[in-house]
Amino acid sequence: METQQPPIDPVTLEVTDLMASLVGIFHREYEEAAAARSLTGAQAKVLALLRRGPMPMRHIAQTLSCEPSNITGIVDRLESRGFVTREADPQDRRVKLVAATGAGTAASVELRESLHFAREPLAALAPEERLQLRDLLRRMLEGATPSA
Amino acid sequence: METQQPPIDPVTLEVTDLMASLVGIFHREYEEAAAARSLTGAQAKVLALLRRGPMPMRHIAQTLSCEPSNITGIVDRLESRGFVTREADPQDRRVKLVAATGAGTAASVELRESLHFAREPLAALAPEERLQLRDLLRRMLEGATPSA
DNA sequence: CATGAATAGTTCACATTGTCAAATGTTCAG
DNA sequence: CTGAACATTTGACAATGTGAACTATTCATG
Repeated sequence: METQQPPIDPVTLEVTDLMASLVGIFHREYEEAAAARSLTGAQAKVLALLRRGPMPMRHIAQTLSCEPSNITGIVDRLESRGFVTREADPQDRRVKLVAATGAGTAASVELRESLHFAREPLAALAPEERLQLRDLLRRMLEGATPSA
Repeated sequence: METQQPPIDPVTLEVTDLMASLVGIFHREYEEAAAARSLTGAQAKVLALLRRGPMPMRHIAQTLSCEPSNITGIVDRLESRGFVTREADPQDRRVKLVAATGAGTAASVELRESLHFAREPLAALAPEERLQLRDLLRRMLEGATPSA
C-alpha cells in the first residue's frame, strides 16, 4: 500500500495542486449547469455519453467507473422523465440499449454549450495560449480513457 | 434560460472537452487514493483544507460550496475516527474551530503525495512542457477561488 | 440594559449516488 | 442438455447533499 516512488518532481506536484483547483471549479460549474436543467451531475454525464449513440448499461458503467447496479437507478430516473429509453438489444437479449430521446439530447447539447468552463479562467489566456494549452492537454490524454 | 453568448470560440470548446476528460480522470484517482486510506472524497477534501490550519465550519462549507449542515456530518465522521477535533472559538462561542489531528494531517499529506495525478498523463509531457502547463494553469487560476 | 435581528452550528426529513450480495434471464461451450 | 459466464435488476446499506426548523450566541440600537 505504501508508495515507494522515486523522488517527486516538484513541478509535477504543483501541477497536481493546480489541477485540483481547476477540477474543483469545473466540477462546481458542471453541477450548477446541470441543476439549471433539473439534472444531477451523474444524470448529465450519462446523457453526455449517450450523445455518441445508444449504449448498453454495462458500457456506461465501465466508462463512468462505477457498478452497473448504480446505472440502473440513474437510468430509471432519466427514463421516468423522458430523457432516455431502454430497449432490449435484438442481438443479445440480456443487453439493454439505452438511447437518449430528442429531449435528452437537446438538454445535453444545451448544457454542454452553456459550459464555458469557467469562462473566466479560460478568458485569462490569450488565444495563442489557449492553443498551447489545448495541445498540452491533448498530449496528456492521448493514451487515456475518454470520459464524459 | 437561453444562453445568448457571442459565438463560441472553437478552441475554448475543445479545451472545455479536454478539461472534462481530465477532470474525470483526476476525480477517479482522487477517490481511489482516498479510499485506500478509508476516506471518502469529501472527507479527504476537508482534511486537505485543514492542512492550512484550524477553520470554522462555515468557512469549510463556503470553500467547498455546500450547505453548512452538510459539513456537520462529514466532520462528525472525521471526528469519530480521530482525524479532526472540534473546539469552540474563544473569540466567538458560536463558532466551532475544526482542526486536523496528527493522524488527520498525516493521512492528508500522505494522500496528497500518493496523488501523482494521473501519473501517466503527466508523464507524457517533457519537463519543459510541464513548466509550460504549470504557467498556463497558474494564469488561469490567478483570480479564482482556491479549493481543495 | 433590553430587545430583536443576524449568525454559527445542529438536527431532521428527504433525494441521489454509490457499494455489495443475491436474484433473474439470456447466451454459449461442451 | 447442463453449467458457466454474463447483463441487468433488486434490496440493504452508507455517505453526501439540500432545505427548514431549532438552539445558542453575538451585536446593534433604542
